[in-house]
Amino acid sequence: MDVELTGRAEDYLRAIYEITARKGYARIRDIAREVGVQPSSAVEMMRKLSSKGLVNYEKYGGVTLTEKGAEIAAAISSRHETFLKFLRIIQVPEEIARRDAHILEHQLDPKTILQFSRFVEFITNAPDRPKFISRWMELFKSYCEEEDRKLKSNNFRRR
Amino acid sequence: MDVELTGRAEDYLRAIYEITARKGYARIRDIAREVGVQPSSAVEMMRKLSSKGLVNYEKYGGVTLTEKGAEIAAAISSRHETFLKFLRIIQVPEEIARRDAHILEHQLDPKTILQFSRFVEFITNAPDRPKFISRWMELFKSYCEEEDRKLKSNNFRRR
DNA sequence: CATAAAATTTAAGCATACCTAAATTTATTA
DNA sequence: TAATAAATTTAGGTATGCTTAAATTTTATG
Repeated sequence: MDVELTGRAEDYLRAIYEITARKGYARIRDIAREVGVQPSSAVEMMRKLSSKGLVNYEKYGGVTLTEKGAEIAAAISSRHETFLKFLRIIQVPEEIARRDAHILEHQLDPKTILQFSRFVEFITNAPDRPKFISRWMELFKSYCEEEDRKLKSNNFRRR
Repeated sequence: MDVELTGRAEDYLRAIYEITARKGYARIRDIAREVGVQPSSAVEMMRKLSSKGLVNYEKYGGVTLTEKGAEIAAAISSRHETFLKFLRIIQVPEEIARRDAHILEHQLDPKTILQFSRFVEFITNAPDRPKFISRWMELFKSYCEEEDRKLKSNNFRRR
């Protein structure tokens, strides 16, 4: 019942998932743009995903996810969200966070992913001690700002 | 001056770095075992790394790092340590943490890596407020234990 | 010191995933 | 609707990195 997917296949699945959410179906061109490859590469991958029963693909027709494909893509997408939130919490600049969330979402052990999401959960919904946790965030943030100031003055001195 | 390295090449470099630290040089066999591939694959990679001036490699001879190779490997290794510490902090079981630290250490943006290491630094050396932070760790830990209990009783109910 | 065992290397091949260029199909518009 | 433009697909290649099996070299031992 479980499907083996390479990290790259997951990227394509999530891309299709997101495009589909916006406009109901995905064209080869959209997918290629979203994943950052040439259309011919997207076609190749569609054949693979189709043979695994994850997408509905017919030559020259729009691409949609099968039920199984959508299920998997949703899981990948939620993982992606977790990592994005996490990177924001540790103060990674938005643009970089968006890029790196992609990288984090592959290959990690389910237990590791679980712990990442607990961390996010703990920090954002701080079970009992909301004040305590938000105080923690404040402290961490100013610690980072302090470090950034040090970095900048070092750079200045070096020039 | 900068060298382009695939994630896999980094794995090999760090392996050589660690083996070398233990016994002064690395044999093809050691490297293959550490990286988890067949010896012939290690030979192939040694030729690549050698052509980039990162390792000293002669047929049938032990492998050592060049100065440049050692410099890069040290950076990779320290990144690895950061991620390992981080995974421990978020309560990932040791064995899994060791495996996943490998995965984390590649491809991430330097700024992201910096923020990971600041997080670790902040948690372990808590600049001003040692008590505050260690209290945070305690809270997070018991939050995870609580969640684990919930998981287990759910599993139990399902059987 | 010859030979057997162990280590290493070479050779041939496979899978993934990418690309460019050319061919084909579909869509648009004059 | 015929011609052109745009999108898609196919064909042929490339690079990485892995494998097994056979050949070679080095090391260890009777």
